Amino acid sequence: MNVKKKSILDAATALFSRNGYHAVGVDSIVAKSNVAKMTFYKHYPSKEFLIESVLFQRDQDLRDSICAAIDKRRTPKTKVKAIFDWYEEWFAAPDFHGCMFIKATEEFPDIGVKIREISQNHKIWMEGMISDLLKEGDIKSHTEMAIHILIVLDGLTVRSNMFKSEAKNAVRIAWRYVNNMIDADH
Amino acid sequence: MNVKKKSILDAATALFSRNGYHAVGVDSIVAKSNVAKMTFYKHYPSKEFLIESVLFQRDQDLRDSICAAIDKRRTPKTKVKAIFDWYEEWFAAPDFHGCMFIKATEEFPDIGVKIREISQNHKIWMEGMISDLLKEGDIKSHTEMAIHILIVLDGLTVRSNMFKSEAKNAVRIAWRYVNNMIDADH
DNA sequence: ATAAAAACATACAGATCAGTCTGTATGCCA
DNA sequence: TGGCATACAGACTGATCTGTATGTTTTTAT
Repeated sequence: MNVKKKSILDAATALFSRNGYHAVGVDSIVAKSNVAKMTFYKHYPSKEFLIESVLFQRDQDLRDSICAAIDKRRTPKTKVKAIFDWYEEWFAAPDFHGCMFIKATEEFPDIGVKIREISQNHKIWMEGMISDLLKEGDIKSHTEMAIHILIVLDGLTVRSNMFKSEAKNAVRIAWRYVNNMIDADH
Repeated sequence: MNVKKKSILDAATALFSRNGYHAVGVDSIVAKSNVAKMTFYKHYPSKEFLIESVLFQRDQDLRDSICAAIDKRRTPKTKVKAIFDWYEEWFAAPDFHGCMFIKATEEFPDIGVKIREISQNHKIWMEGMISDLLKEGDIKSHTEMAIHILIVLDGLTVRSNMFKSEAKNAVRIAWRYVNNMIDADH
């Protein structure tokens, strides 16, 4: 990708992630990315298109990062545990301000909007990926359990954004119950 | 409360709940509540103060509503189940667009802001209320389990906002696992 | 009935919003 | 060296933002 275009995308990702989508103006993105305004509008014809691009890229990055974390473990259950570890590390990052897809869904209520669709697709991918892991671990109701685990992960994300200092403890508690749940299904 | 003031509060609650806080302007609140702009600023000296008032009132209303639902049941576990039922009914409402406190936390990242504080207090109350119910039901680790249940409830809320048509199914799945978790602790 | 209080409509200030336009400078390639 | 694409800075448009000012009408209480 063009170096200027990438610079805009990175600046927008950081600003949107922290402040939300409506609260961030194009001018501040232009300023942060050290780019002329016309250059911005050449690469991204509208703010909405930029938001879609940011979410699309974020989805790609998260898939890569989570898959890399999973691939380091061998058994299905330790792979699921790796996801919780990944989230714990994410929560501890200084630039953590919640999930960009949840934020997008909260800020754009109109159904059928592409911004929501991209967000939904990310969650659907997460759900399928977890379901596959559970299936590999011989969990009978892997589909439903994957839904529940994703609910727990999103609940953890919201809570860690609200009570940042307690994120580590919350992940520990949640994983203990999820671990018991997995064991009880065998 | 003054009838005009209440009208403003109700209109603001509906608009903020659906569209978020930054996306809603004072003019649209004034229009929806059929009030003059000066009347608005007499009762609420700033938009930020209005948001705080909306969240404070919402907290009060939710506590009353959830407590009323709990009081209809007798045993501790059916009381916890009543909370899940309450959420399921909430998700099915046509004006459901997610949790106003989660939305506020996503849109106002600066720590120490009163808007965040009110949101945190609501979640702390929920946690304590659930913990008390579990303690009454002789759950040993009632404090930690309450945290986990609140995580599940917030995860359900986020998911139901994203996939509205699947809310009922998600609540059913989540309650089944929570029910097992409670039984396993005895 | 009359005076005080509240709410009215509307215009305005100053800032910021998304997006456009102009004209200039820089780098690359032939 | 000449031609061209890209990016530059910054002014500008029209709309919208929060909040204020002004003068009139309606409600309320004595």
